[in-house]
Amino acid sequence: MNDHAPLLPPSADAETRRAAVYLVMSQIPPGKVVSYGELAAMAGLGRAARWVGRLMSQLPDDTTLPWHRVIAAGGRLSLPAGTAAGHEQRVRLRAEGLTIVNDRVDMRRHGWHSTEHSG
DNA sequence: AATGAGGCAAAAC
DNA sequence: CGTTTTGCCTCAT
Repeated sequence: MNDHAPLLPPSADAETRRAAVYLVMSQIPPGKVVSYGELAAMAGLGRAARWVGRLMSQLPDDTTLPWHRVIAAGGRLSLPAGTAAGHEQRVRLRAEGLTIVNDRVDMRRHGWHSTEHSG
């Protein structure tokens, strides 16, 4: 149907958009994950999926945002386990009860937009 | 059906 | 304008 139009106008200050991303990110419930594209669209950034990823990279180490709940589309973990962030992401996600298999998680089960119609 | 790998395009700083 | 991005999608096995 209609695409998720940008909630924020392009005139919004960069800081405002950033806040939108942080806000949506903080809204991600535990045990669930969202893709960069979804997060970007939710924040009103449109298709700035990649930009969202970079934004996380800029996040401070003491950030309280659940950046580890943000993964690639389809529930794929883009962060390699060889990296500190990648390793921590897996550790945190597993701590939430997620089942990571082959760097992938069941988006239909842990995805924020879970199609969990059976419970 | 699921997994692995590569190529392509958009948005923002 | 040039650089950068933790991507998304499609194809092949």
